[in-house]
Amino acid sequence: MEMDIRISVGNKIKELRRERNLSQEELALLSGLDRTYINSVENGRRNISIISLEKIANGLRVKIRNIF
Amino acid sequence: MEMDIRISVGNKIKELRRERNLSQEELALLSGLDRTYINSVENGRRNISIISLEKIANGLRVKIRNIF
DNA sequence: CTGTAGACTCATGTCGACT
DNA sequence: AAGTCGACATGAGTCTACA
Repeated sequence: MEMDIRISVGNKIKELRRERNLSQEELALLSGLDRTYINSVENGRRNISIISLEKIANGLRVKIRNIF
Repeated sequence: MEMDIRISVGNKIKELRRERNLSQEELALLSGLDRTYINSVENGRRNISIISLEKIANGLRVKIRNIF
């Protein structure tokens, strides 16, 4: 059975953010996105675009590949 | 200098599609997206979402990781 | 078969406010 | 610090049509 990609991506972002001891607000600042949006992405409620995903990957200092 | 991710993703999709000898229309059918949309993605004009990217990856029979 | 255009609907991403 | 809400502007994704 298939895992919703919004959920798996959100979980991965949350995991990487916590490993780096960042708050959602700090990650928002680092990635140039809104804090409430980061929250909804982490919780699998948003279908993020590749440009926003790249911003988050940059904020987390990982390559996009590592979010999938 | 940074390559626009819309362009690098579009180029990669086009490359994988051609390796599989698929037309844009065939890929559209396999992935459940509109042909004209596939065209604009391949040409770097659209900021595709992860759900649509997953559909294209499925149509190409690759993992999303391999499109980045 | 590919590329583009225009018109359309609905979701992304922003922001202020509250728990 | 994290989660959610409602309003908003912009853009994703569809569809018909034509070169």
